Order: sequence, then structure tokens, then C-alpha cells
Amino acid sequence: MVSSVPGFRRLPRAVREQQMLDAAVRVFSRQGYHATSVDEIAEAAGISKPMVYAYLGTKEELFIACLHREGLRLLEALGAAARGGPGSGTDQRLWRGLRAFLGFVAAHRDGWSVLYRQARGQEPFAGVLAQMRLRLVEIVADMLADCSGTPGDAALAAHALVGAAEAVADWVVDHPDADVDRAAERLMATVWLGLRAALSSDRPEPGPWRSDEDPGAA
Amino acid sequence: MVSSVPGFRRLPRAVREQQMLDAAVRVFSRQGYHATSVDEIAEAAGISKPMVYAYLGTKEELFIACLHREGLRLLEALGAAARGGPGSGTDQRLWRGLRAFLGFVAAHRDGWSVLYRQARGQEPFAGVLAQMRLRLVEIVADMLADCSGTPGDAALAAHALVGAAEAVADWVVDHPDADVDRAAERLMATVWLGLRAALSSDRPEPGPWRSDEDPGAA
Amino acid sequence: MVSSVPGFRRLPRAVREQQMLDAAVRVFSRQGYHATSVDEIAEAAGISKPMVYAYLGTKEELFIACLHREGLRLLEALGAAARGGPGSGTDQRLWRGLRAFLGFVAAHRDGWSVLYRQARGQEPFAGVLAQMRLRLVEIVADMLADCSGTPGDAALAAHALVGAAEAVADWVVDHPDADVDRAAERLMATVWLGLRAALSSDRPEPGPWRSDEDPGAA
Amino acid sequence: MVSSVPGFRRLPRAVREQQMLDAAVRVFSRQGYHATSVDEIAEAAGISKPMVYAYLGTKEELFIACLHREGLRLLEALGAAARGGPGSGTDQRLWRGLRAFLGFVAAHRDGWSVLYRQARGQEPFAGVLAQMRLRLVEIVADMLADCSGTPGDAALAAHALVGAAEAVADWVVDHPDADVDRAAERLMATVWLGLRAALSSDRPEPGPWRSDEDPGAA
DNA sequence: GATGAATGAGTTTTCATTCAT
DNA sequence: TATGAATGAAAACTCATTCAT
Repeated sequence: MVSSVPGFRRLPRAVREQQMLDAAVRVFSRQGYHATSVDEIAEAAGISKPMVYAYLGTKEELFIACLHREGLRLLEALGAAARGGPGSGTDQRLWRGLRAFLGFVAAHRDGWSVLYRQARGQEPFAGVLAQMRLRLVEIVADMLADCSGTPGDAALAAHALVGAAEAVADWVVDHPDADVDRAAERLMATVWLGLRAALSSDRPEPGPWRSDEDPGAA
Repeated sequence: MVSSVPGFRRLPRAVREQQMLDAAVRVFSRQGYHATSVDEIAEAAGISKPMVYAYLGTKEELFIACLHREGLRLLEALGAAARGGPGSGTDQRLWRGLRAFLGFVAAHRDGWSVLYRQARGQEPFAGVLAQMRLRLVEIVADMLADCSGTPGDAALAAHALVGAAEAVADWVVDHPDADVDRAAERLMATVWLGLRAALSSDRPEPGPWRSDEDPGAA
Repeated sequence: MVSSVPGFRRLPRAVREQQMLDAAVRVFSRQGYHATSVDEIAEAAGISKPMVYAYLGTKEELFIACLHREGLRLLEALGAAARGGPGSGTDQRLWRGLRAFLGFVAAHRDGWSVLYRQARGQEPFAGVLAQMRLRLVEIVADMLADCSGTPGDAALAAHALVGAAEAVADWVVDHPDADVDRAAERLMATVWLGLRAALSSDRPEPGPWRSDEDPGAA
Repeated sequence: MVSSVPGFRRLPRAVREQQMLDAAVRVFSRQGYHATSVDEIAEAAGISKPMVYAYLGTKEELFIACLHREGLRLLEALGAAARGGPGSGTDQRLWRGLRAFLGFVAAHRDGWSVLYRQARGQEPFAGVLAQMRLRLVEIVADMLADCSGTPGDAALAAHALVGAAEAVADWVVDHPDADVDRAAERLMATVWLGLRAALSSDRPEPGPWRSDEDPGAA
């Protein structure tokens, strides 16, 4: 078939691997890990099944490779945005990070699906993902730590912040026509005031919402 | 054997169904949907496989039944807490809802795992879950709507808020010894100030974090 | 449910058995032996599964019971028609038998399906059916034997005749609007002349169709 | 082991498919469709079960493949015999066709069983078989049509004729020692006179067997 | 007599994975 | 390098059949 085209097949290994990963991310994101057979990935990559095994190992390893590639890309985009750029106040770095995060997700829907929708629930991928997510949280926590407050509080706030960002990202993925920047700004607005206040004072006065009773957990 | 004990084996259908759902939620939450065989669930429930099929249908239907049961429990706990209780300000209702939510998750770790870690990524469960999650978001959005602001903003804020709460819930599930109430309070503190400000003014001044350049998405 | 209607349930055994057989023949004929579950038969008969087992034994025995009942009905109809009636020439008895046969099949489509379409291929039913079919062939062979000719020839002719009749019966079952009597007459016309000629002379002259070569079997 | 013999294992697909079909026809014919497991066929073919699925699809598709192969063989043998050969009178072609038919059945007992004993009663095979049987009937009807008579009568006569031939074929399969040619001749003798008479005259006089009464169908 | 509850045993089907060429 | 051929292992699902009430 295509093999008659000279110089088309017989690509160097590194290129082939990227092709495979591209195909794998695409197929995994659309069908899910378990609903995807190695045959399908091989077909999507335009090669034969044994090649997949030769290059990227078992299906599980292949998926983890996808996870790593996509995760690193995300972390890099985020790190770069948070580091560089005009202004270095906590708010400004946070804001750039948030925009970068949502922008990346909007531009890499497949990768996002693989990372967050597929990997989250299934071991051993959940573990791998958790690692990377922790790096994310750390980056955010570091930003917030600059702003003072106890480290523990910063960590929890970072968790909450990342969770909120992920929820908005999920929403963005499901609404391709939405205005990502506006969503980012809304989120920032929602969160920043409280964050600053909560983190700046060591021991904030109890919120007015507390009415001192104990509802008891269900 | 034990079969002479009346009412031990040969239980009525309703009872058996609950036993099965209990077992299923337990096993699914620990092993994940795909890594769990119907045999295992049957064994965990102390009955034979055909009973599972007879009473609750296919593995997929069984999982959806779990989803529904756990989801309804969560929504009920949440609704009850948000409705009743001292004080009816937006902040107070939000606070009670949040505590109820985290409290419920802490008390039903298995259900939470099934609902959020398993179902989220895999169709057709993701669809079912999305429905229920939407109800959750609506409840929260309604609370915020009281607080004025445009409906669209309230919706997005509700998304972010639910996302943050879920992230904290996830964290709580993974840290069984954590102080749930304290986590709830931190989250509330982080979020409330910004929420109130963001929602009360129709068109808030642009955040100070904006420095008008365009970073460009990834 | 209906059990509150006095005198409705609790039928004598013989009646119940007929009801079950009716239901069984109906369902078997529509769905086939293997595609039919005992549950379905029980439901069609309006009773519970254990009753089926209590009254008519295993599924296999149940099917054989159907086979017997329908087969005997057919043989009786046929025998009666062949015996009684105006005229006792071989042709007249054959004609009456044929009409009775086709008439019976047209009036008992379900039974015919069970007998011939289901049972024919599957042991151990094929054996049971073969027995009954043999009785049929014998009846026909006896008619023909009257007409002289060697017994062996009569037997083979009877086989062929029964086969032809069955094919027409099959055709009749699949064409509910067809004129059964006309079909019977056509068949009789097709067959009778040759039969009489073939059977009356002990050693008929070789047919004109023979051109003495040997094609050899495929 | 034997694996050093080249070309022994690892056969090309086409060869394997024929092996499978051979095995399948053999086993299906002896045990029946439902009593046969795919495992058994794989074993009989000397390969593993997944190969069967990979090459020939589901059990149902496999059976249909058998049906097609055997049916086409039969039709070809029949067509060839009917076409070529000395003499082209209706009787001579009929005679050659009949001999070819019975000869084929005697030489391919397994195929015959699969085709006619198994497929006849069970959907969806019955449908497939009906198609092929129709082709058979058409071939015969065409022969008879040459001989004049109305088309409708020829069709019915063809049905009857095919039915008679099938019955004799069935009898031949069950009597391996029988003289096939003699059976063919008997059948031809039985049928030809009547056929010629019935078809040549447009409206034959009513048979002498009719005595105008109505027996009434059971 | 009648039935809901229960299961042992079996079947089809799929898939990740590996040889041999 | 690259692939068609091949399979071990396991899972979902069904059903005839039997208890215990």
C-alpha cells in the first residue's frame, strides 16, 4: 500500500514513538482505556501490533507513557507561565498560571481527557496521576506561600484552588465554544479576595457564617 | 448445616438487593469497575452470581444502581443540611451545605470513590454522574443566586465552588485522620469573601492582577 | 392476583397438562427449542416454573411430550381419512389421506413447526420423530402395496410421496393464503400417473430419459 | 518438536479457513448446532478457539459460512449436471439433475446434514437455507417450464419434486449401503409420467380419485 | 398444590501478548 | 525492521434445575 512510497516508512524510532503516542492519546481519550484495544491503537498509528509492544511495551506501560507526556507538557506550560511574564505579585503569577492552565486544556482536550477522566479512577494510573497532580499543587502552594500564612493552610488552599481550576477546565472541555479567558477571570475574581484575606492573617476571625452548633455529619 | 436457621438463607428480595449493592459499592470502590468481576461481587455479597443478574441486571446496570443509590444519599444529605438549620443567609446555608458534604464523604468513603473516581471517566457512567452533579451545581447556584449577581456568573462560580469542594473531599478521603470541620472552614474562608464581592457587584472592576498583555495559550 | 377468583386456579392435573402443552407447542414453534427457556413456557402457560417440572418433567421430556401429542393427532387425522370415506381404490384413499394431511397441517401450523422444523435436526428428538414418520410412511406404503408392485418399491415410493407431501405442507405453512385443496390436487395429479404405472408392472421398461452412460457422482 | 518442520504450523489464512470449515461441517453435522461448542470445532480443526473467531467470526457466522460453502457446492454440482450431458429433453435433464443431486448427497453426507437437518428449523439459518433452496426450486422449475404448462403449476410441481428428492436423499443418507442410482431411477419413474401429463395439458381433467365430497380438515 | 429464592455448570466472546518468518 | 499467525486466560452472561416455604 503506502509502503511503495519511498522514504515514507522506516522512520526513526523516536518519530515512530511520537506517532504512536499521538494515536494512543487520541484513541484513549475518545474510547477510554478499557474500551480501547491495542489493535485499535496500532491501526490508528498505522503500524502493526507487535511494533507497539516493541516500542512502548504493554498496554499499561503505553498508557503511562501517554500520561507522562501529557502531564509533563501541562506542567511545563504552567511552570513557564507562572515564572515568566510581567509582574511578579502572587496575584499576577496566579493569574498567568490559571490562564495558561485553562488555555492548555482548551488546546489539548484529548490529553486532558486521558489525564483526568481516564487515569483518575483506575489504578495504577491514579497513582501516577496523583504524583503529577501533587507537583501541580506544590507549584500553586509555593505561589501562595509567598503571600505568607501557615504552610498547612496554603497547602489546603492550593488543593481547593486546583480543584476549582480543574472543575472549570472540565467545564471548558465540555463547552468548546466558551470564552476561556472570561472563565479564568471569573474564577480568579471568585477566589482571590478570600485567598488573600485568608492567607495574610495568621489566625483570621471566625467567619460570620458560623453559628455555633454542631450539625453532625450524616 | 446452618440452613435449619430460619430466615438466614432465603432472604426476601429487597434485603438481598441491598446486600448486593452494599457489596458492590465496597468492591467497586476498592478495585475499580473494570478490575472487578461480577463473581467477586457475588462472593462479597455472600450469594451466587446468577442472583446478581436476576435482581440487578448486567454489570453495567449494577454499577448504575450503585451510582444512583449513593448519589441520592449524597444529594439528600446535602439538601437537608442546606435547607434546615439556624440562620438562612447565603453564607450560612453554604457553610452548612459544605459541612454536610464533606461530612458525608468522610462517612461514606466507598460511595464517594464509586461516584467520583470510577464513574467520572467511563461512559456511560460519566453521563449518569453528570446528571447528578448538575443537580448539585444547581443547588449551589440557587444559594448563590439569592446573593444577587447575574445567573451566568453564579453558575460558573457554582461550578468552581463544587470543584473546590470535590478536591477537598478527595483530599479528605485520602487523609482519613484529617479534621474535616477545619478543612471545611478553611475552604469557606478562602472562597466566601471573593464570592460575595464577585456576585454582589454587577460588573466588578477588573482585578489588579491583569496586566494587559496576551500570553497566548500553550 | 387471579388466585382470588374462586374456581379458577386449582385445575385438575389433566387440564393443566394440556394447558402447558398448548403453551409449549406455541412457544416452541415460534422460537425454536433452544431459544425457548422454561421460564417462557411457564409464563405462557400462566403458572410457575416448578409446576412445569412437576407435571411434565425436564425441558427435553416436555418437548417430547409435545412431539407425541402433535404426532399422534396427525397420525389419527390421517388414518381416519384414509380409512373412511367414499371409494376404496388406492387412488381415492391416497387422495383422502393427502387432503387430510395438508388440511391438518394448515390447521395446526404450530404443531407442524414443532414436529418437522424443530425436531428434525436435533437429537434425541429426531429419533422420536423418525419413529412417527416411519408409521406415516408405512401407512402410505400399505396403500400403495394394495396396488401391487414389489414391497421395496412401494416403500421407496412411499418415502418419496411423503417427502413431496411434506414439501408441499411446508409451502402451505409459509403461504397461509394458499388454496390447500388445489395444492393437494396438483400434487396428486403430478404423482398418481407415475405411481400407478411404476407400481403396477413388476419390471417397468427403462425410462426414455436414460441415455446409457455413467456420469459418475460428484 | 514438530515446529521445526516448515510450513506445518503457521499456515496461511486461506488454508486454515478451509480446515476450520471442514471441521465445523463435520462436527456440526454429527452433534447439531447447539450441542456443538466452538471449543470442539477448534479442537477438531487442530487450532485454538480465538483463531476461529478471528477468521470466521461468531459461531453463528461460522455456521452460515458452512451453509454457504456446502450449498454452493451442491448447487454447482446440480447445475453442471443439468446443463451438460447427452440429450437435452426435459426428462433427460431432470434425470441427470436427480442423479447428480443424490450422488452429491451420498458423497457429502456431512454437508447434507448441516444443510438440511440442522439449518432447516433454526432461525436465522432457515432463512439462509430457504434462499438457496429457492434457487434449487427455480432450477427445477425452469426445467419443467420448458415442458409447458402454466408457471404456477410448474412451481408447485417443482416444490413437490424437490421435496420428494430430499426425502429420498434423507433416506439415502440413513442407508449408506443403498443403491443410489436405483433409488434415483425409482423416483424418476414414479414422478415423470404424472409430471409430463400434468404439465403438458393446460387444464387436465379432474382426477378419477375425486369423489365430490368434503372431508373437512381435522 | 404452588412458588420465590437460589445455584452449578457451561458457553460465547474478547484481548493482551508472543512467536516464527 | 516488521508482521501475520497463534493462543492462554479470563469475563460476562444464561439457563435448566432444585430447595424451602
